[in-house]
Amino acid sequence: MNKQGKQFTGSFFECVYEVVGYIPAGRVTTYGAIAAYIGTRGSARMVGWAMNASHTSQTNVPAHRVVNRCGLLTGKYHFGTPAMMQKLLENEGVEIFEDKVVRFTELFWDPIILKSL
DNA sequence: GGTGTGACCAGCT
DNA sequence: AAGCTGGCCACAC
Repeated sequence: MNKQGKQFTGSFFECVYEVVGYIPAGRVTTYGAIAAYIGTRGSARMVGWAMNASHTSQTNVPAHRVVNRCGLLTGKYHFGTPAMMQKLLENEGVEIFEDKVVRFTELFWDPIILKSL
């Protein structure tokens, strides 16, 4: 849900893109968190798929801030170069070790807080 | 218009 | 305890 209570049913991807866009620099989130925020907890796979679509989509989405539940950069191979995702995160101050987000629990940013606003 | 797929998650064996 | 399978729903062919 966004301002004006726009329905996401029209474009599920667009919803994901916007949520991902709200992720502060230096923070990361998970597919499940985004899916849960949207309301489709069990559809976490589609969130990742939306990321894949975002790659080809004209919309610029910081997909590098989205990692899996374990904090692993699962989709790094979809950035063209595996090091790209890590590089982007490190550029934002997110330390990566062994393709994993260091202090993931601390850097984890849950979009659910948007509902609290 | 049906089937397949997809960067996941959680539950069951 | 760890591995695997199922499920979930939207988009492309």
